[in-house]
Order: sequence, then C-alpha cells, then structure tokens
Amino acid sequence: MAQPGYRPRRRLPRLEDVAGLAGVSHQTVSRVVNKHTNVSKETRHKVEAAIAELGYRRNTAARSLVTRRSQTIGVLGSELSQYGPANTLLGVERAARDAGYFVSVAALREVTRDTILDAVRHFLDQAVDGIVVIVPHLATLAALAELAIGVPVVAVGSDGNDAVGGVRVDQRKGAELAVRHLIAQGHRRIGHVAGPQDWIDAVARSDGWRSALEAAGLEADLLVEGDWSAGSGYAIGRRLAADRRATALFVGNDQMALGILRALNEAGLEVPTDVSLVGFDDQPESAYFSPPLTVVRQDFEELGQRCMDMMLGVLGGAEGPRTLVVEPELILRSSTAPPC
Amino acid sequence: MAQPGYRPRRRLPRLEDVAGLAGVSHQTVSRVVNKHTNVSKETRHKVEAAIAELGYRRNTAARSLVTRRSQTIGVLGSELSQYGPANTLLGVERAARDAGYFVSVAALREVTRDTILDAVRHFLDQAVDGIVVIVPHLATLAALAELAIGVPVVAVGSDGNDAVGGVRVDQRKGAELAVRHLIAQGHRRIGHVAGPQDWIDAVARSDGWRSALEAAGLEADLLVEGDWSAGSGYAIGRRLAADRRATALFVGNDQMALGILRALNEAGLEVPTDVSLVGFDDQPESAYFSPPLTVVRQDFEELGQRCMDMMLGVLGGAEGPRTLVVEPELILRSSTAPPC
DNA sequence: GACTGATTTGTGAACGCTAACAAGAGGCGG
DNA sequence: CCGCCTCTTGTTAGCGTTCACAAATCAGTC
Repeated sequence: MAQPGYRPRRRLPRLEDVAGLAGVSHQTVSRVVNKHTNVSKETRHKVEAAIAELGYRRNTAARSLVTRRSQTIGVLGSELSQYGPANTLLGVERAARDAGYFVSVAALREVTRDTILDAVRHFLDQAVDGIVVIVPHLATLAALAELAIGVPVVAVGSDGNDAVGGVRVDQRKGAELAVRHLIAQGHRRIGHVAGPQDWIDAVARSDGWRSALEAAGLEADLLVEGDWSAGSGYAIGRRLAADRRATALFVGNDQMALGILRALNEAGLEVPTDVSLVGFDDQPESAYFSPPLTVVRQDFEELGQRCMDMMLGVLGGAEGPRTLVVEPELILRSSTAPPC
Repeated sequence: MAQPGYRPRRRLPRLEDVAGLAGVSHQTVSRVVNKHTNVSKETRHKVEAAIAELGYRRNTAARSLVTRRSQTIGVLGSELSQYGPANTLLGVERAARDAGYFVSVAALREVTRDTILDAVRHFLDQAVDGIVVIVPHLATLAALAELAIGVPVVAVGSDGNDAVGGVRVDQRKGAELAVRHLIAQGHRRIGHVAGPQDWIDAVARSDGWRSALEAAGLEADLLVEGDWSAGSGYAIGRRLAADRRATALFVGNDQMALGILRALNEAGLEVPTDVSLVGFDDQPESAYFSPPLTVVRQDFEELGQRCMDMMLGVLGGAEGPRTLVVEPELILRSSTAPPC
C-alpha cells in the first residue's frame, strides 16, 4: 500500500493558523471564508489580511466531509471527441466553474447498461452533487430511469421527467425545417440518410423528415441508416449515386454529408445540380465543404450551459420545470437548389 | 448560505456500521477495504459479506482528508472541442479511470497567464494529485514554469524538464516526412500554410518544413500563417490560387487543408493535378475530402494515455525519464501527385 | 510449559472543517 | 438598574477515514 508518493508537500495553512494570526477563533475565520453575515467589518478585514498573508485556501475534503456536498458535478459522456458532445461538455464546464463547481468527467467507450452503471458508481464514489448525462442513446434513458441514483440527474436529449431533468434541441423541428426547405425548392423525392436508430436524436430527425413529407403529401420511403461517420456516408453515397431515385437528401449529420459529397463527386454527380444535400449540426467545417453545406444548426455549447443551469436550479431546491427545449436553425448555403 | 438542498439523502453506511455487522473493529474493515495483507481469510469473508449486505462504499472526503490525496487528476485544456485535444482528453480519462483516479476538467476559453493561473488555483482548491496540461500554446509552458505548483504536472507537447513532465508527438519529424514525400514526387516549390506561431506544434511543424527543404537544397520562402480554421485556410487558398508559385503545399492541419481545397476548387484548380496538398492530424473526415487528403497522422488518444502513464509514474515516485516522444506517421492518399 | 517471534486484531488520536449551542458585549425601554 | 433583545464571537462536538501503536492470539523451540 505504501506508495512512495510525490513530495512531502509541507503542511498547508488551515483555519486554526489563520485564526492565530488574526487573533480570533477558527470559527470566525470560517464565517469570513463562507461569507456569513454577522461578522464585524474590523474582524473581517483582519481575517482577510491573515488569509492573504498565509495564502490560506480551504480544504475541500474536510469541508465536504462535514457538509456532505462535494461541489462537484459529474459529466457522463460518450462520443466526447465529436463536435456536438465535446461542445456540450464545454458549455457545462463553463457554467459549472462559473458557479464554483468542479467538473468530473467519465467517458464511455461503449454504451451499455453496465458501462453506464459503472460510471455512475464511479461518480457516487466521488460523492458528486449531481450528474449531467451526455449520452445520446436511447438505452441511456432506460438505464438511468431504472437506477434511482441518489443525486439529481440532467440528461441532454431527454424530455425530462420527475426523476431526470432534460434539456434538448428540438431535433424534429430541425428536420422539418430542412425538409420543408427542400420541398419549397420543388423537390418531390427527398431521401433521408439517418443516424443509427438507437440514438435519440437520430430517431427524432427521422421522425421530422417523415412528418414533413407526409404533411406535404409526399412519400417517405427512401431511408438509409448510417453510423454518423463520413465513411458510412461514403458507402451510402456510392449506392445512392447508382440508384438515383431522390433529387435531394436530408442527411443526419455533417460528417455523413461529407462522405456522400465525396461519393457523388467520384461518381461524376454535381451537388446541388444533380442532388441537393442538407446536413445537420453545422460544424465549422461544413461551410467549407465543396459545395458549402446547407445545414440545420444546433448550439451545443448553449445546450450544455442550459443543462448546468437546470442542474444548479435543482441543487438549489428550485421546483421549476424539469424540461427545456432549444430551437435549431436552418442555415442556407449552396448545397441546395431546385431540381433540374 | 443555507441552500435548500436537494434531498435529505439518508445516511450512508460507514466503516463502523460494517464493523458492527461483521463483529469486528472498524480498523479491520478498513484493512479489508484497502486490501491490506495480514487479515485472516475468515474475517475477510465476514467483512466482505457485511460490506455487500449494507452496500458500503468508502467516503472519499474522509479518506482524502486523512491521506492528503484526492485520487483526482486535473486536466487543464484549451480547444477541447477540437479533434486533437478532445481525443487526448479521452486518452487521459481512460487511463486515469482504469487506475482508479477521478478526472476533473477545466477548459480555458482564452489562454493567458491569468486564465491558466485561475485554472490551476481551481485545481489546487480541489486538492488534485496532479495536473495534466493540454494547452498547446507556447505561453503555457512559460506560465507553468513560473508557477511552481505543489503537485506534479505533465504537459502535452512539452519537452519535459525537472518541473514539468512532457509527452509529445514529434511534430518536426512529421513535417519532414510530409515534405520529403513531396520532394520525392518531384516538387521543388513547396509552400507551407502554418498554424499560429504562438502554438508549440505550429512552430515545430514549420521548423520541420524548413529543415526538410534546406536539407534538399530547396528554398523555404513560401510560408503563410493561418489560425487552424477552415475559414483561414479558405482565405489563404484564394490568395494562393491567384499567386501560383508553389506546386505543393504542406498544410498545418486538416481543417485548413479543407478550406484550401474549397478555395482551389472554386478557382477551378484541381488537386493534386495543379497543386498537391498534405495535411496534418488525420481526422477521420480527411479520408473523405475531395480528393482524400494525404496526411501526417498522430494518435492523440495514445498521447493522452501516455501522459497519464507518466503521471502515474511520477505519483508512484518513479524516477524515470520525464519526457516521452511519440512518432507520427505519413498516410498517403490521393491529394498528392508529381507536378505536371 | 514458559519464551520468542510473527501474525492478526483493537484502541485512540488525528485530519480540517462546519453546525449547534453558549457566552459576552452593547443598546434600549421600563 | 434590571431585564431583554440583537449582534458578534467563542467552545465543543462531530463528519468517516487512516495511522501509529498496543494488545491479543498462535506457532514453533528449548
């Protein structure tokens, strides 16, 4: 057990030391540190001076031992290297640190009931005050519901309920915006390259695609499922280049759109002349595809911030709504045009 | 101060409770929990049964109050939504969690001495056992050196020294691989679209470009500086399309290469027929650019894991080398060809 | 069977903080 | 001048662990 350890780090000053220097009791120092009222100006100044002189910082472990709060939020995420989740994480981090919370991260490489459970236990070991979940799979919500963790949970992409708060972008509406735009341009055969249907957002986008088509009296029968990657987009694009039933494609995300673009380009087809394309997410790169991609944009960082805001609300005991929906936006670029 | 709080979470079992149930002292339970030797098989089993029955988990706060270790690693990062840093973070997280450490994250939106200081203080407040730095700016190393934090630090991209461990990919060598490949194909005028020169890696890549050219007796006078973004690549690409002095470009990262690709395409130039292009990083999308991009690949996740390995070594008291260099790899795709 | 050494278990005291309560100081009305 | 309130400060007792040490148990040897 005896780890050699790093450096015999000399003892840090504690309340007692500050108290001694300021000539007050440790409790008074505690009051100053915690910004309690009922401390006279004079003593406050004396204490603050002593704190500055010693470079005192309060010991989180001792504090959380007695308060039973760790001032830490656990962020449970998967696909955290992707543009969306990564930015959501950043949003959470910013809001959390601004509010004086620490952010602990656990990344899942594989999303199963067990890995989720494992990560939650990891967080409970750390005594986090709350958990933000950025795991956009349907399985997540089920797993969380069954878990009854003892701390508040806010899940990105969830609709929210009594047990779990939810903050999400209205994916369905985003998809409808995209498809309606294509319809308005005169397209009648609009295909959909969907994300994996065990992802919350993928399903919602597919639903939006379907509903927009049906509302316009068009058939929603051209759906292919990819895995979000440019590679899967490429494979699908090759097939679509052969079988040219659609004049426009609503693609589940920007990366697959890139792969499709590549496949069409290889097959000698022009976008948007031969096929129109709409992506989803709006990564910064999408504006520089050839041609620049029309997309549905979602603001992931804001999503993360809202998540944390909701978490702070719950932690503060607020009884407000446990659900929040953010609106997406259609960004027109040159990958869409009327069919010829 | 009295936060309403979430839920009066009922008291969790502690060592004492387990001890009572197992009919031993709390210390014996502690020994079992910490896998000390010198506990008889019988008692161990009794204790383990009691632990399972009560669902006991040890209290991190109490533990770290007395051990003065938090089992937490702080990861200080910037640009964490970019492919590279994000994956490095994932590598660190994996290695850390595997080793039983928690990972706390602080993201910098702006890299200055003050924001770095702020984040470091944040971590010290949390009493992290070590800090991994993923902030690829030159300013970082300076700021860290001046700081003399009381905990071990490992910085990605750094060369490592007594105070700060370093793990990095040999950027210079990567650049040389790329440029040598272009030279071998017959290119004589090879330009460089560099990243911002206050980034560690950008400078190293530029150096590599220069040294490879000079080694071949070629002139290294075509350097333009971008800001890593596809947008800046696009702007630079437009200029280069007009002024066609180079037959090949070594580009500082894949995103700028995408922007350049777009600009050349717009100007009616073909890659690789008119201009050859090599990128750096190898994001998954680069294989699906039009044309697929020849790149220097670096394995960011491995980088992160190595970082954490080094950190664990230092924490364990190992005296080994404080520096580690990972090799990059040239991936040939179709964006490079002999000049015509 | 007493003596030694190793192994296993228990006891008490920190670790640094906050919560609850107690005590002292000052003001004011009766 | 006493009693009562308010404002400020101090005292004491945990929070749940681990550490250092002491005590008890068990073999094996003379």
